[in-house]
Amino acid sequence: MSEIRVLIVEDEPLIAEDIGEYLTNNDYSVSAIVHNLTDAIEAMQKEQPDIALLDINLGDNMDGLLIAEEINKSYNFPFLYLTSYTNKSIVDQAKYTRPMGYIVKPFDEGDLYTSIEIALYNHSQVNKPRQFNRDLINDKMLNHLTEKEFEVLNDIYEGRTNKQMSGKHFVSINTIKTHIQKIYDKLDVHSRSEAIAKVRSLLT
Amino acid sequence: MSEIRVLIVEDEPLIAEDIGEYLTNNDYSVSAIVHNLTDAIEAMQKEQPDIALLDINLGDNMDGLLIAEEINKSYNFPFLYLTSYTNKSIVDQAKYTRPMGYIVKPFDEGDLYTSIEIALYNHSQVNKPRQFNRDLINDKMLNHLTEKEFEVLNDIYEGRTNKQMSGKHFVSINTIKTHIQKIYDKLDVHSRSEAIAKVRSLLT
DNA sequence: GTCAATATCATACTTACGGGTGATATACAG
DNA sequence: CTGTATATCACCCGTAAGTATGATATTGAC
Repeated sequence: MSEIRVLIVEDEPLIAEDIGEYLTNNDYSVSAIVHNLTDAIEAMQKEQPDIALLDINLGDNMDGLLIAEEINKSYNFPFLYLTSYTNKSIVDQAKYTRPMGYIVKPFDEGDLYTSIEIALYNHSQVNKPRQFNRDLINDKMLNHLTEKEFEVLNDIYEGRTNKQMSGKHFVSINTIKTHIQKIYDKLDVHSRSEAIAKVRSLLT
Repeated sequence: MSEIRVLIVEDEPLIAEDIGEYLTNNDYSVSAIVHNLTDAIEAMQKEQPDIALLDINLGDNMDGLLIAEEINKSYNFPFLYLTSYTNKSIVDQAKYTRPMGYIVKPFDEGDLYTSIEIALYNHSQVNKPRQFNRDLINDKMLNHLTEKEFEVLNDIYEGRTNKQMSGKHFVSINTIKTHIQKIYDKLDVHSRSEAIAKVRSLLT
């Protein structure tokens, strides 16, 4: 029961129903099935889905792209295009809306399942804040940071003062200063903000 | 002539050739066609491709996943899986390697084209360093930063000292201090490192 | 058992930063 | 023309941060 809520935007009711049925058979939950732009906007607002499947072509125009823009502007969930267009100009327009996938009709359940799973996982990873990982930083340096030094560096990164750190780690403020000195030595910097900039460059 | 260099890893030579032919017919360039793990590692090292197409199943084992791990560890280009597996456990394993797509066999040229284009574009966007944009920051604040204030904030973010800024902007160090005071007011912080942390949170 | 690495703390000094207050000049909007 | 926003600068003060040097205790490797 993953209960992933999927919004289906597809102007062909039959296809939409088909997709919906497949989804519910596979532990997904259908947030809504809508057939046009305005209903899609409303559905997103009312109940934010975890992912959307967008037909690019709704009626006569390519409203799917507009829905995508709206998602990018105001929401933060991934979406996939479902369409039969594969020509260069449409794909080009579509890719600039940054879909997590583009499923070409006709597609089968396997296509749908894999695309949804990967889209959800990648989205969760991309939106995960870049973590402040010790190994990641140490790998790029000659003189490795010790565990304590790393903690202090992290506190600096978070904007804490020496006094705050001293309280947090139950050690003297002098000890904090000593740690900071060694950190500066190893990073070859001379101030907090320089250290932070350095860390940022190492994490890139 | 986009000259995107594609690495093809596929143990069926006929399919591999097929894919290669399609790619060259569509303005892609084939970096290499290899049929197993070791050749893939070598090919990546020798000539880093812009994107890779990986068959998960190479010979008897799922070496495609190992190649993906290698890409994630040592390289920085996107990859797509090409496979006929759609069962839950394989897809699950696969998604944790963070492919930019998963193309289920049999697939056609359209699937390939759209997936590659979207993978490349999304990859370029994800790896684009988050830029320090004034509007982006101002949009999230009540008291907007002026142009000068923004420049100073950026310098702080880059780790510069007041003296350095004073020299860079040809103004007195006192002026810099005044700007910093107003910045701190508007951001509701009391130190450089706090300001940087705040900016980071606003940019998220 | 000794050496190296780490973590802890201290003292003392210098400099950079943060905060308060006030002043002047310019530009632009109403 | 008058107020508001912006940019510029000055002076002063206190504190936080950075630098230097040295000391002690613990741990784990050789």
